[in-house]
Amino acid sequence: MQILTLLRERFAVALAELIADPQLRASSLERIVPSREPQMADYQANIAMPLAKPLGKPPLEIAKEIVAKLQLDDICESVTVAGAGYINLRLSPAWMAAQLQSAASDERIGVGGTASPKIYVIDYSSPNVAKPMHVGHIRSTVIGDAIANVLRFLGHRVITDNHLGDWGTQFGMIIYGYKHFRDPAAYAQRPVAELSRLYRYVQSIIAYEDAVAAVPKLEAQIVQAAQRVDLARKKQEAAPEDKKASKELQAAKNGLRNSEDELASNQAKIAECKANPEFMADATQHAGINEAVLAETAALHRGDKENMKLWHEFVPHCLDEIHAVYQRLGIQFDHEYGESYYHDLLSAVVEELFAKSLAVQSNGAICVFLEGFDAPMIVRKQDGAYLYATTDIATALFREREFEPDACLYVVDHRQSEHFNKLFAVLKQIGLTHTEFKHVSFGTVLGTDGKPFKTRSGTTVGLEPLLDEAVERAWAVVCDPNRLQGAGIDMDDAEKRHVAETVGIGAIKYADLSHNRTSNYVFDMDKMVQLEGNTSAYIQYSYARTQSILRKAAVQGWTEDRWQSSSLQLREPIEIALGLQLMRFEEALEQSMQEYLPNVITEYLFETARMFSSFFDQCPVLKADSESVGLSRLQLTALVGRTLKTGLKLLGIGVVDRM
RNA sequence: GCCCCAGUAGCUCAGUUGGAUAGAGCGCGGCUUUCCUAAAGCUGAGGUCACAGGUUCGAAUCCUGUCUGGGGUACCA
Repeated sequence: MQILTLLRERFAVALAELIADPQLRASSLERIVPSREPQMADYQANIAMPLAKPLGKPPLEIAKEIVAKLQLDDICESVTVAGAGYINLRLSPAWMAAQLQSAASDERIGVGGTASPKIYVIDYSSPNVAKPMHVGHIRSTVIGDAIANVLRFLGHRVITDNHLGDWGTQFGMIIYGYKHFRDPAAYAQRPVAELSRLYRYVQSIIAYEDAVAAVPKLEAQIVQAAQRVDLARKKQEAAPEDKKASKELQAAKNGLRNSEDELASNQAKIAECKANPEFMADATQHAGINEAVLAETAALHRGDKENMKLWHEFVPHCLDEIHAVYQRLGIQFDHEYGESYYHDLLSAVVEELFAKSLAVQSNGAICVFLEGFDAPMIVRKQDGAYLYATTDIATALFREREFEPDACLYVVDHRQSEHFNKLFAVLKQIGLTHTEFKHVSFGTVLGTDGKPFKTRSGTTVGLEPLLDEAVERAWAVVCDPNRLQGAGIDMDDAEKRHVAETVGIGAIKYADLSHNRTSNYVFDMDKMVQLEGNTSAYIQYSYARTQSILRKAAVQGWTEDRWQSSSLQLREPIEIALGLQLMRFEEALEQSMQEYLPNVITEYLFETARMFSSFFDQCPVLKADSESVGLSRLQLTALVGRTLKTGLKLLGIGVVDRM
């Protein structure tokens, strides 16, 4: 149900006689919006005020003229002019009831879908397969999945592709680790655990070497910074009133402190390593490990027999592990062309860029220089190796041939926005101008300390233990025996497990989706498994209550066929408000996809659940004053349930019939 | 240095692309269970929308400048 579309059609007829300029008419129609002031209106048209100048009349007069020409008798209960010239529309409850009734008998609860279906390719999740998945992967995965679901539901063709990092430097680390540090028994028993141990171990040696190498540089930096502070202080003392001098002094002090902090943390890291003689023995023996790792990676990319064999051995293990996580999250992809899939295409891509004179040689690397960017996009390194950027170009070209998309969405961390800006500029130059490329960026996942989660800092939370913890906490709250008894619910263990899993996983997904994706997001386990407030549990709980009413209704003889064939009526204010909210489901979905913001949907669902709770309190269903009122409310209840369930499902979150 | 993003209630965040008196959740105070799940509902306190100018019928939203924080910035992904 697209109320806005309908209203705009009616307004278009009225405005046609008043406004000659078609552009002005179009912009006026866009000023018809859902009202922010529910006491005043359901929808409002803020048309008259900006027309005052072009039409040379006072806004109130214009508003009245528009209202006089409007034909809205069937839809609206009242159309009034207020304030500076707002046209306020109040929908007619009878009309709303009729619309809801037809939504109730519709499989898609009245969501008609888009008039202009498009083909979307959505690139999301995209973890590095050899590293254990961690909390940082959840945003891309969950947001991308939600966007894919919603676009599909709205009638678009959606192709999802998990662009796995299965070809990068991390494989050099694992191969090197496997050759020198492996524990055959552990590998035989749990290959992925052993591989990730090797990955972390090699990385820790690299980190140690980096720290050692950084010390002299930092010491030099500190000397310089101290000089800068002295200089700035003298300047500031000479001119205490000079704001710039004070600022410079402050900046110099900060610089010095940063360098000192960094040196201290490096030294702490080194000391920690030195306290471990076994580690030091390996570190000494494998000095220069970074170069050795790069050599292993390069050998793999050259097709070295041994390394290829290992790669083919490792990858399936890694994929099994990742797929287990996806299965638990309920997420599937149409395709999983990893980076390795494009490897053989890369040299041709670079040659083509070169042939078209788009790419040039610079400092031994092959680069595409772009207007508006300081640094070029490097597509081949000095040493001849290809990069992320090269693969991305090859991937875009492949998708273009394979799927002919109207739009490609990349659901990736905002820190890569410059990379994507460059990529899209290159793609445009290559000639992919008819496809819309969009970086659906999202804020960094931060720890409670406000710093980004890092794969290199051994403290990273693995994704699986995280899910386990959420489920465990959900169990403790939802399956508390006292609570269940109070609610009159008798559950066996299997059902409890299912409920805890649904609520726990839902909590993690919802916490992520309910934030505006563009802002940074503090991952706080304590908060997200709070099962009250704006959380998935609150909505799931509301759904369970709708189902509970429907179950009890059937027991007292109000079966589905009876309330389905009864007439739906909106009488009480809360019923009308709830009815309007239900009619706006499609509006919320459409709006959410305007800028691909899933939090628009979480807000809608939360608001719907809240309204249902009010309705639940104020309007008895099973004990309504009359049977016709009861049956009508039962229809409304069922529609609430279906809307909540559908909405959550689009977000990748499940429901249970009782909890 | 340059570029990008953010700054809204004690805390965590929304704010429908410029609309009317800026909203939720948590926390804090009060009220409501003979009634369909009280994980609920109702209600109160709490704000210089970082700061200063500007644009216009109208600004948290757009422009300019300043402050604060985060990110990026030639061979990582």
